[in-house]
Amino acid sequence: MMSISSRFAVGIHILSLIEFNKDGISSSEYLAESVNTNPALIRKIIGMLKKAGLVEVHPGIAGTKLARQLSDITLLDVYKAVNVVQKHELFSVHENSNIKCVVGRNIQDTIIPILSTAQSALEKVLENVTIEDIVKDITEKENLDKRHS
Amino acid sequence: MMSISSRFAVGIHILSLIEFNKDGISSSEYLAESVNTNPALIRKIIGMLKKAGLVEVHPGIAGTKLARQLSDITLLDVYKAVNVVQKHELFSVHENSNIKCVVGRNIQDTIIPILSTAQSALEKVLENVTIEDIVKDITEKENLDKRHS
DNA sequence: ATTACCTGTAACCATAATAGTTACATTAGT
DNA sequence: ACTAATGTAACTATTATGGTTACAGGTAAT
Repeated sequence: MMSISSRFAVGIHILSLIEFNKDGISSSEYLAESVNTNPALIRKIIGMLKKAGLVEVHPGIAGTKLARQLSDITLLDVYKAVNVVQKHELFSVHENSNIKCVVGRNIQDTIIPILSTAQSALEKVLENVTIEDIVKDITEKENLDKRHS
Repeated sequence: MMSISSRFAVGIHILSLIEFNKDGISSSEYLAESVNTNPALIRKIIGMLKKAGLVEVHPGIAGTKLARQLSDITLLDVYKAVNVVQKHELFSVHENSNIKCVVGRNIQDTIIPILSTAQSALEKVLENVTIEDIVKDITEKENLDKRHS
């Protein structure tokens, strides 16, 4: 029973936290404390986000900053950045099935487009949510909690 | 870079082949030859399909038969049957993030519903395709190929 | 320039899932 | 009884994940 790597969720966490901490310095240690993991692991993920052009970070200089507007970073951007799923290959399909059999020689061509459509449907949902939405939602939840305490 | 187990694709292959071979006996060895793998692996997957009520198969008796109408087996049924993804857990989310941090104490509640929506979008696509559709598509592709040869 | 600090990575580890395989107990039909 | 098929347990190799240590290399402050 597989699942998509938590690198994706952690990536969203990191980007959101950088925004909340925009007046401070978001070092890998600072971020790691919030995610509750190792700074080295955070740096690995930040490296991926950097490669995708989502953040700015420089060796020797403490802190990571967002490279784009909050509203211009979608969850799909993050999802692609952290390499959790390969394009059109969320579903793996057995290869080398027997071409002497009607099903064997046609099954791949038949199901791959369907599986691809399913994957696209998932990705479209992620494309319609930005880090700005996440930040706003966290803020709302936070205000709600305060009112109740 | 993970991907959903090919058990799903193989499950679809098996069910389709049982239909194409409905006048014959679909033993695990016969099915394995088309999938190009081991009969024991096929029996494992058939065991899952059986548990989900999609096929009928009995120890000691050769062959597996469909337990439902072709049009009454969706790809979502197969997907659920072969246990490739856990309900609401296609995406894994890091737990134990730091509750002393605004983001840490809200991130899960914020992103889990979104990820769940994305997963549902994927599953809805699978729900709208039946084994009958697959069988028809294979038949069409097959006829097309014959015309061209 | 030395120090202190941070990023970037290589290397390594434990764990878990996948796909495959062997072997065998169990069951049914002849 | 014999044959043949299913149902499973057990084991393997491979791979991804998440975590960790260690350290090279860059930057800034003193």
